[in-house]
Amino acid sequence: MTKFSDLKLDPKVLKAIAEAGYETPTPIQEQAIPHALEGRDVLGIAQTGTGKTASFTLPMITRLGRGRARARMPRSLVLAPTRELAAQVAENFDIYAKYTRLTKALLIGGVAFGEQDKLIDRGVDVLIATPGRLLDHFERGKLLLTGVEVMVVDEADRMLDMGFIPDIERIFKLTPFTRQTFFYSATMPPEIERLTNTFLQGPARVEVARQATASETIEQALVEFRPSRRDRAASEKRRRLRDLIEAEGERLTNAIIFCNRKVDVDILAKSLKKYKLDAAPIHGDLDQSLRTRTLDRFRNGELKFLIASDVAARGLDVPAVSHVFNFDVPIHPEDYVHRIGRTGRAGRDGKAVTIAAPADAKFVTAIEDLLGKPLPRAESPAQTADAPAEDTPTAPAADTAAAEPKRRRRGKPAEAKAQPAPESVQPEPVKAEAAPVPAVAAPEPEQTARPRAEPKPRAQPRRGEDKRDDRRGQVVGMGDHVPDFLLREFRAS
DNA sequence: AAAAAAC
Repeated sequence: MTKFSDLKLDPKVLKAIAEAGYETPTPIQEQAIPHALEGRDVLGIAQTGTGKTASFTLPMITRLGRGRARARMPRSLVLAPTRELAAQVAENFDIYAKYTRLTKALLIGGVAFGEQDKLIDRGVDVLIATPGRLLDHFERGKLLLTGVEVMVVDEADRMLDMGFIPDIERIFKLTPFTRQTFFYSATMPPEIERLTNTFLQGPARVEVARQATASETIEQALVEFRPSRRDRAASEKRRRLRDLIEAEGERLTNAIIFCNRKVDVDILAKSLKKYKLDAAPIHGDLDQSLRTRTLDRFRNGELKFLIASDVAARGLDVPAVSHVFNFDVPIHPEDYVHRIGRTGRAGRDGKAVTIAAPADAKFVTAIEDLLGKPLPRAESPAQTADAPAEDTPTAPAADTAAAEPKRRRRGKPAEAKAQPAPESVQPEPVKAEAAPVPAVAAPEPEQTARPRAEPKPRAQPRRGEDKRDDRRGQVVGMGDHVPDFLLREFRAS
């Protein structure tokens, strides 16, 4: 079995790897690093959690080891789709570049320019950025990309989803064609294929075996939710969630609760707080410093419930999450896999509970098609219908507000505080903990022709055409293990 | 049925 020490990495990098406690590279690291060290372009088809980040960070540091940065001319560039992912790459870089003298700057939005400018002026070896902020710096004339020797595009298909491809293309054109390029995508839709054909030169194609199902260590359950009345749906659903949380008891140490919409993230977070649950929201409309602080608190165990949009669905390294709840069924089945992949990591047990209303049926079907097996239905605790006592007609306006957030002005999620107090009064006898009913259908053979969920001819290739689980069963090398440095606070520096 | 990202 290959060890890191067998790879021709810089001894300083090897030392940092050893110190971090790693010995064995993951498959993508093992395959990509030798090509990378030979100077070849690398096209990596891999998901987060496969050890992807180190597969480019380690050779990049090795390659940059000699030589030094000049003012405003970074020697390498890493592009990531979200601020949090960029920050994570920066953390990775710090740990593996520990014994080198390489410098870096994290260029993400939502943060003041001053500090970023200072670093660029001084000269950095590695720039880690989200596309928008990088171009912003460039347009302000603060940055020259003609010195870029290594460029990395991470999560390209997600960039596509987010409309970043024109930016990426532009950035490519600003860098010298002699650069070495590392390009990662979980899937290869045509637009991404075109990009790689244009900007990569004879790349080594490195593909990590895709995983069909969600990690075996994740217990999944589907809770069917049927509101007693349409105008009560929202508050009843929140109540159902609280019941489910309660039913988990001690087993639940912390959880990420996903909603499909930002407004609903805010509303749910407020509601849970009102019920004395330790909850805080995270989504893209919140101030970046708050996002960072909230995530840090959650990672440090100071926050029990993270209420999140899909900004937190992918790539985020959060150690030891015992539970994931889908307050809303994700519209795209691959998001389901990403969301529940936040739990059951590094071989730990995890549970993922999804609340599905009747109208969610088609999304549930799509998820089951993608997984290739049905989601176990959970026996729900305290039936909402049995408890007509809640929502007294005294507070009709309040609940309607919460139920129809879309009609409201956004940004001011104040509706939530209008949430009915009555709910809190009666702690329903929550009995019968969720007992997952075994799936009816026989488990399908994993790798046989999988019925693809998506209606094939899509106007635009979007999302993962073949998004699979990003958590594999067994973990090798830097796979899923979350090193300590990820627990530290990060900031743009 | 959404989210994300630049000011």
